[in-house]
Amino acid sequence: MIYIAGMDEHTDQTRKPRADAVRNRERVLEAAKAVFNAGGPDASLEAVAKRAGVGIGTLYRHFPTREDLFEAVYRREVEQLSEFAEQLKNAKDPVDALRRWLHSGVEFVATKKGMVAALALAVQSGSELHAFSFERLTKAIGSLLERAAAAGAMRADVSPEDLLRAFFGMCYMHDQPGWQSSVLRMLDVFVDGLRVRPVAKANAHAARATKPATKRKR
Amino acid sequence: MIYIAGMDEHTDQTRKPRADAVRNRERVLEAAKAVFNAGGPDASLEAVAKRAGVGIGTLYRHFPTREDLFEAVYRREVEQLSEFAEQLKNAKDPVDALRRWLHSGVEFVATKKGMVAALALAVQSGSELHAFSFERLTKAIGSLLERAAAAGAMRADVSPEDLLRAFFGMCYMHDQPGWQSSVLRMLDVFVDGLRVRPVAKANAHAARATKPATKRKR
DNA sequence: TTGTTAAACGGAGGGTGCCTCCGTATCTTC
DNA sequence: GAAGATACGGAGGCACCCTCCGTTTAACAA
Repeated sequence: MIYIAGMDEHTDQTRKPRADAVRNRERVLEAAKAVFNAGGPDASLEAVAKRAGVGIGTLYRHFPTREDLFEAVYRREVEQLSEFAEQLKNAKDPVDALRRWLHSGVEFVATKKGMVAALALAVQSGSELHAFSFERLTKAIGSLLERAAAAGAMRADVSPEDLLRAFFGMCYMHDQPGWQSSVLRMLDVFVDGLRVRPVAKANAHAARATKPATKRKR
Repeated sequence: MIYIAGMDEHTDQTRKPRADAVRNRERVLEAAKAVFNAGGPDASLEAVAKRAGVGIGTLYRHFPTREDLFEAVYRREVEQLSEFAEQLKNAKDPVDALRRWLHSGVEFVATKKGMVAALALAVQSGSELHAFSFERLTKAIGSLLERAAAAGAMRADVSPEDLLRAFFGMCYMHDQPGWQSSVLRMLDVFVDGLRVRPVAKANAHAARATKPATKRKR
C-alpha cells in the first residue's frame, strides 16, 4: 500500500508521512507527465527519474510498475473526460450529446501523446488503469448511450465497451498528418450508423449485417 | 540492395547468390513469422535469430531494421487481403461487399498477433510498409468505396485512408476477450453510417455533423 | 580438384533501459 | 538529541538493441 500525498491529516496512530517522500512523489509525477506526453508510453523511466532529480530506486518505490505511474499521471485527465459526459446528460439531443463527447475526446487526446496509450491500456484488460478508467469511461459513455436509446433515437444493441473500443481505436492511429479531422469524420459516420433507421429497408440490411455477432457480449 | 531469393536465374554477369544466404533468409523469415505472430511486434529479434538457428548478425544483414523484417513477413498477407477486395468488385451489393471485406480483415487479424501491428505501421507514415501495404490496401478499399459511391448507395465524403484508419484502429484493441465480435458489430454500425440516408431529416443531421471536417483531407 | 576471392557468417562488445537490493542518509517522534 | 522508522539512490544483474570485424564458406575459374 502506498500513501497518497495529502489525503488528509494522519489518520489516528500512523506516523505523519515524511516530507521528502511527499515532495519526491510530486516531482516524479510532474516529470512523468512531461516525459510521457512528449515521448509516448515507451519513454524511459530513467529519464523520468533524472528529470525529477531523483534516483531510479525512488521512482520505483513510489510506482512499482510502469502502469502505476501511468495511472497516477492520467487519472485526473480521465476524470475530466468523465465529468464532461455528466454535463452532457442535460443536452437536448442525446445523439448529438454523444457525438460531442466523442469529439471532445479527440481534442483531449490531441495534445497528449501519452494519453492515447493510457486510454488504450484502459481498454485492454490486465492493467491497473482498467479498474479505474475503464469503469469510469464505460459509465460515462453508458449514460449517454442509455439516454439516447431510451429516447428511441439510437439502436440499443451496442454496448458502451464496444463504443469505447471503437473510439480509442480510431484515435490510436494518430501519427499521420491530418489524423484529427479524419477521426472526427469517422466518428460522425459512426454516430450516424448508431442512429435508429427511419426506413424499413435500411433496417433490414442492418439486421442482416449484425447477425454474425451472436451474443450481446459478456 | 538485397537479393530476393529465387527471383530468377542470375541476370547477366552477376554471381549466383550463395546457397547458404538464400537458405538463411528463408529460415529467418519463417522464424520471424512465428515469433511475431505469437509475441507481437515487440518480440525479441534475438529470439528470432535463435529460433532460426542463425547468428544475430546474419539476421541484421538480411533485414537491417525491424520494419524491414516486418515488411517481408507480412507482405504476402497484405497482398492476399488486397486480392480479396479485387474479387469482391463483382459482388452485387457494393455496400455489402465493403462490409464483407472488412469482416474478412478481422478474421485475418484474429490469428496473427503481429499482423495488427504490421498494418498499424502501414497506416502510420515513415515505415517502409507504408509504401507498399498502405498503397495496396488504400487501393483495395478505394475500389470498393468508389463502386458503392458510384451506385449512389454510399456517401462520397469518406476517403479510403479514413476508412483504413478506422478499421485498423478498431482491430488494434484486440486483447480483450470477445474483441472479435465487438469489432464486427462496430464495423456494421460504421458501414450503416456510410450508407446514404434515404430520408431528408436524417440527411440534415448528417450534414451538420460532418461540417467540422472542413477539408477533404491532405 | 584445387585455389582465389567475394560474400556471408556469427558472436563479442558497447550502449541503453528495466528492475531489485541494500547500505546510507534523513525525517519524525519522544 | 537519540532512536527508530522510513526513504533515498545508485550499483549491479539481466535483456535487448545494433555494429563491427575476424573467420568461414560457397561460387567460379583454371
